[in-house]
Amino acid sequence: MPEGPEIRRAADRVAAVLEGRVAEDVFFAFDRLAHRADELRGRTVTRVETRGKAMLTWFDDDLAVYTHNQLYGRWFVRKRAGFPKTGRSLRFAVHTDAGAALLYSASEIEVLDRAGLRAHPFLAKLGPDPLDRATTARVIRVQLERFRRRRLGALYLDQAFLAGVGNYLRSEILFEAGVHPDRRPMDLSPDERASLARATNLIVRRAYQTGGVTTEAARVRDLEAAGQPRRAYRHYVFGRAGRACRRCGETIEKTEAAGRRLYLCPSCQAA
DNA sequence: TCTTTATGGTGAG
DNA sequence: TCACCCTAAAGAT
Repeated sequence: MPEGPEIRRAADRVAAVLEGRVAEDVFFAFDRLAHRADELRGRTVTRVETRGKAMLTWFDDDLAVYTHNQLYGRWFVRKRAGFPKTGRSLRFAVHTDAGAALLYSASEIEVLDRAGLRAHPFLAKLGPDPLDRATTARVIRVQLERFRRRRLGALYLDQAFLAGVGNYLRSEILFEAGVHPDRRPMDLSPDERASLARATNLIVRRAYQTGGVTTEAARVRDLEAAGQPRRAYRHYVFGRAGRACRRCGETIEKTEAAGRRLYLCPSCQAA
């Protein structure tokens, strides 16, 4: 289940078996892409790139396979021949002498050249990705200014604002910054906006490093060492309705914003 | 076996 | 905001 950090980690694993190697075999499950497999076979995979929740697997730097996992897509990476034991349906596969990258269940798969990439409606609208080094806190403050009238709860799901942030990161970022989802950038003080921008980078980058854990890193190490299950420390508020806030002890609430569930601490994130 | 939910996204109104 | 699409797994019956 993928937001930007999970996709980037999957891309790292895919890159380990594909990047810099010849695609000995390419497979697409969809008839409309069958002829493309022949076109890509024998090419070298030059790069595995992510843009928010989208992944681009580049062949000879001029053709890219665009994949979006939506809610269900899942990458399996194998160092040797063989397929994973799963009831899922294989949709896209690339084999090299280093192994195989296999994408299951995803339905959004396209082969694009550079012009097609520029014209792609989803990619074209993406805002900066907090996983990019270039996306500094200042860049995020500029985005907050650009979307100053939008409520934060809805804004943080909009990929035109920031690419790669999804539903669990939204709750975690707003909690980390101590802001209520009904507020708007224009309502925040300069300090609050700066804090929100920093929290955004912190939470997204931490989720990438930890594989989806958003709580404070030092605490995570302690809990892991103590043999705690991951769910016991994974998030501050997401999925924790009715439980105690890790910062103040108040009861975490579940609400809805932009049609999706959102969790918050009513004390740490005052309206 | 049916229904609901899900870390996602689109298009109509 | 809503209906809808995509697919898999969990929950209800």
